[in-house]
Amino acid sequence: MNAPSKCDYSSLFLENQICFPLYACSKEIIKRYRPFLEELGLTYTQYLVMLVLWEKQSLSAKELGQLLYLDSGTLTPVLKRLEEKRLLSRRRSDDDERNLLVSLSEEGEELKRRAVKVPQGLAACVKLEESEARELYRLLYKFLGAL
Amino acid sequence: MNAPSKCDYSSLFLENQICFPLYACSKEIIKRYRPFLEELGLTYTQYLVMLVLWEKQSLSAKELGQLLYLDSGTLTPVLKRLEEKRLLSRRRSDDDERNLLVSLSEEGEELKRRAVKVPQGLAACVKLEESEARELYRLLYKFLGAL
DNA sequence: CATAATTTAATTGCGCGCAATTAAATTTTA
DNA sequence: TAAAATTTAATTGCGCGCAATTAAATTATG
Repeated sequence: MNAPSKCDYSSLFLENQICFPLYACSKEIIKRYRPFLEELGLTYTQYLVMLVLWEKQSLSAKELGQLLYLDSGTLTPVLKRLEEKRLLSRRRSDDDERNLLVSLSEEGEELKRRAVKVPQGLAACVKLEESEARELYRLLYKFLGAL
Repeated sequence: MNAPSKCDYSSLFLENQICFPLYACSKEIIKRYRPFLEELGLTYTQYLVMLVLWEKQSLSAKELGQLLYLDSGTLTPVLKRLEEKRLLSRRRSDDDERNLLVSLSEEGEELKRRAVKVPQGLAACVKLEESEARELYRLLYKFLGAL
């Protein structure tokens, strides 16, 4: 008869934590973006902000934060840096002075043309079948919705 | 006849970047860990280091970095903080003074018992079917290997 | 064997990422 | 409408995360 071990610690194996491959994948793929983003003079987070602005031209800091899962503690300095680079403008809303309105600038719009090379370059790095990439994508968004 | 638009920017939609749900999921799940890890007095990264030590008891900083995808710039201060908390010890290898040997301490081993509550608590947060979680897990590790 | 190349951690500098707090504007409530 | 509650950004403080550099130990090479 086998005496049962005092306690089962298998749940503590690194390999059994779903969080870890998420964390590692996220960091590794961001690392792959870096060389392409450097050509644009952007960090990854700055790039995310620009992606939103290229789609929407203008929105409030609050909306931007909700879309990107970022709070003002992160966004405020990021937006200031992008404003220094002349890629966007920040001004208070007329209707409600609490709201900060973030708007794409001319130079920001121009950067969009150069930015199309970023997803192109990444596609070449990522060796995952189209069907699998799609499934991964679906599961990640489902997971995100479930959190 | 439709004149083609000057340029196709659809690859720049936030929703078309596989990186974004990875980045967002990773951050959101780490946020779910926080309350459980606070009870142990650990950050998420410190928890990852402890997970490895609970499995291996002792290994070099280099091996630890390879397992967790972290470089010395990140690890050195993390290991120093964990040593301050008495959860591990750091000493140079006798064979090769370049190597830093990181070893689980008594107190570190004791923390393991309390830590089993972390994955338990998380499991309750994560509403994803077992089969889907497994598939997500598989794809993430495949992705990680392909990078 | 001496020197060059490599390996390994530590250090430095900068940009997040986020909890907690603060401050200002607006909305709700009494 | 005056005071309380809420909403929104900004600020503060700390811990990563990583590129680049430095320093020390070891290994390879001439």
